[in-house]
Amino acid sequence: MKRPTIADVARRAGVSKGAVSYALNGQPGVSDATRQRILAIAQEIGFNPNSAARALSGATSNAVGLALCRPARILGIEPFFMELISGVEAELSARSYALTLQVVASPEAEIAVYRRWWGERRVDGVLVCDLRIDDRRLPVLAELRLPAVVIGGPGEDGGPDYVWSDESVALAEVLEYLVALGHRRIARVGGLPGLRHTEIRTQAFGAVCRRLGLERTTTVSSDYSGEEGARATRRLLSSADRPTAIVYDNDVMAIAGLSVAQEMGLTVPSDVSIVAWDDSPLCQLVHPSLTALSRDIPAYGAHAAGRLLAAIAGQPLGDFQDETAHLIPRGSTAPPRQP
Amino acid sequence: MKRPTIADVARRAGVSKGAVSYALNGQPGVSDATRQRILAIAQEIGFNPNSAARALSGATSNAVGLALCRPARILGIEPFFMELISGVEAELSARSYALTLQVVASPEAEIAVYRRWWGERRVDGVLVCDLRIDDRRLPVLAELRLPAVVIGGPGEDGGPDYVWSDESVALAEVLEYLVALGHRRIARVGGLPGLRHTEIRTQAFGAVCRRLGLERTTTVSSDYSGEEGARATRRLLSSADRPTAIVYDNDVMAIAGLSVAQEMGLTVPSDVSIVAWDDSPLCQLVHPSLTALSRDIPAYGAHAAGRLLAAIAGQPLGDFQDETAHLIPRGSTAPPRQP
DNA sequence: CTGAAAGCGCTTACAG
DNA sequence: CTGAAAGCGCTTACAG
Repeated sequence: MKRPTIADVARRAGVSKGAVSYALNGQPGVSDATRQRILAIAQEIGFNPNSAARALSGATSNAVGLALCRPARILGIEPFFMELISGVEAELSARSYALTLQVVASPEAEIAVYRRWWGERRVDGVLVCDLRIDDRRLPVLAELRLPAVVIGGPGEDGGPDYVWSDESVALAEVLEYLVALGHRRIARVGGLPGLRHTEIRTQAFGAVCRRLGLERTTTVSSDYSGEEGARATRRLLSSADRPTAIVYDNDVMAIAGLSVAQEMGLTVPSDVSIVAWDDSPLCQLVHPSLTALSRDIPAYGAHAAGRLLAAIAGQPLGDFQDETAHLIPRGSTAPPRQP
Repeated sequence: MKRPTIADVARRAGVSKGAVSYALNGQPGVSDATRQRILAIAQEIGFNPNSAARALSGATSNAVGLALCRPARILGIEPFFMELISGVEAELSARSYALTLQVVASPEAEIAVYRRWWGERRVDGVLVCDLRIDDRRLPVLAELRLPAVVIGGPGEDGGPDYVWSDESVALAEVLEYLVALGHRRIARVGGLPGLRHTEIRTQAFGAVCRRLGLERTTTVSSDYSGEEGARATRRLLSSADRPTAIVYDNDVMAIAGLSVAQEMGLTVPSDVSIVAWDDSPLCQLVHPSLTALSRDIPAYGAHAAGRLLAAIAGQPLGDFQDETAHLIPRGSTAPPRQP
């Protein structure tokens, strides 16, 4: 089957290729009647402009890149990324943009991917996840002048646009709720150290605990995996002065923690309360269901994608503070059992 | 920053653009010494061939498409897809291919995406998931002559290549194991009806149960979601003659089922045994950990991607039967409690 | 083994 | 408002 080209449309419409191009792209230069006729013919013969030819003529590639730097086993189990991608996709496909996805093994590999994408003109811009302290990717993107939107922040001035959500406020809501229930010894199982939002949460955790006058405020670091979450939980629950409530940086670790508590003969929530950050359907699959910090992840992705398209069009919209996660109390939190 | 082009490389090497192209693509037509020199210069100035120009010159687009037709909430929670994508990615990036991902709402939308990709020359081939009975996508792909590999099978003659795994044998292993433990009333919570592999499992379930002389063999249909899995489990466990073992078509439903059993005051595994199809890390996060049918999903994806690249190169390798899932017994299965 | 040239299918100034 | 033409950066026959 031969693909129809712009020349086929032009021939059938009795106009030049240039006119077809103008009509298709909504440019001035053709009369309204001609435009309608051309559009109808293009539709009729199923014409889609060759994306390579388009990109080569200096237009955009109509693709956006997303490089993910997490091991497969963590990517698979974290509902966050798939939900984010779904949202990104929804926005992109509404604007006829494609998403080019690449899983990379290290930040260096990710930078190499950006350079290659840029050299190949594969993508018009990129979405950046998992921002680190002093992130080396940002200077490279700036050097290449590759439009970018960072998911997670807040950002500094002069960099790319950020789409972010206030982690500190969300964490404060959790801690105030636990304190209101009567908890005084609260621990946190944090995500991968070195990630920007992990550090923000760690700082906020300390600050809010001090403000609320809490005695014991341990943060144990992990890597977001269930195994690490389980290990951290085991350590916390084995200590002499064990916490009565634990906050986890993601839902996978919270579920692992719940399982460890049960395995150690503790009852959730009366012996230990559990709160999960990120509320995927997983939280409602377990028994008891998990109290969680919830927010609309697909929408978060869609906002980031929308901002990126604006940046690509040369009209960066500036940073965007997305909805703050809100606490959804479920069966895994309750007042601590009186000693 | 100006992107280096093939002309820049040619100038610095003192050869024609054609020679550079031959050198870069491993074609004959340049001496070995010249080739080495050209390669070194390309490397040095960070040259990456413009993918649009390449695609336009009749070469390939060096991209492969994957359209996913599942709601966001199911995509997010099913570790299967992310693991599959990781494997696909690993194979593609080793061969410098990009993955273009699109989430679609319906099979019709998916067909439209294929037509558009083909018209735009966006991708050189596609990976097809979730095959249905009388799948309408296949004739369209054949009509467009768009190379394709179907993930899941087995396939019929004359179609695209399939990469598949023997579901019947895996299911037989599960049922024989449960029967050996002493179970006689075994139920199954199946996946989305209409999907090819769901139907294969349903037929196999009936056949194996007959062969083993089992009395009660109920299959309840669902949609792979935790909610549906929970609902189906509640119905099964409320029946007068409730099953002593339940096999679930994915791990998410199995976890939901475990939670329902606990909520109904039943003990797993002594009151009811649970087996999950697909063994993601989730299965080991819950308590008791789930007995599961395990196989290497990233490898499955990698095999499919490798076959697709072969098909794109015009050398389809034929159907490929991947590893059969094997049973990993864990804490969720045991002999039924004596009545 | 190498160079000059056509051509892929668009977009976009430039004339009319 | 429309047409003819150059040009994007490659690949690939075709001469030498």
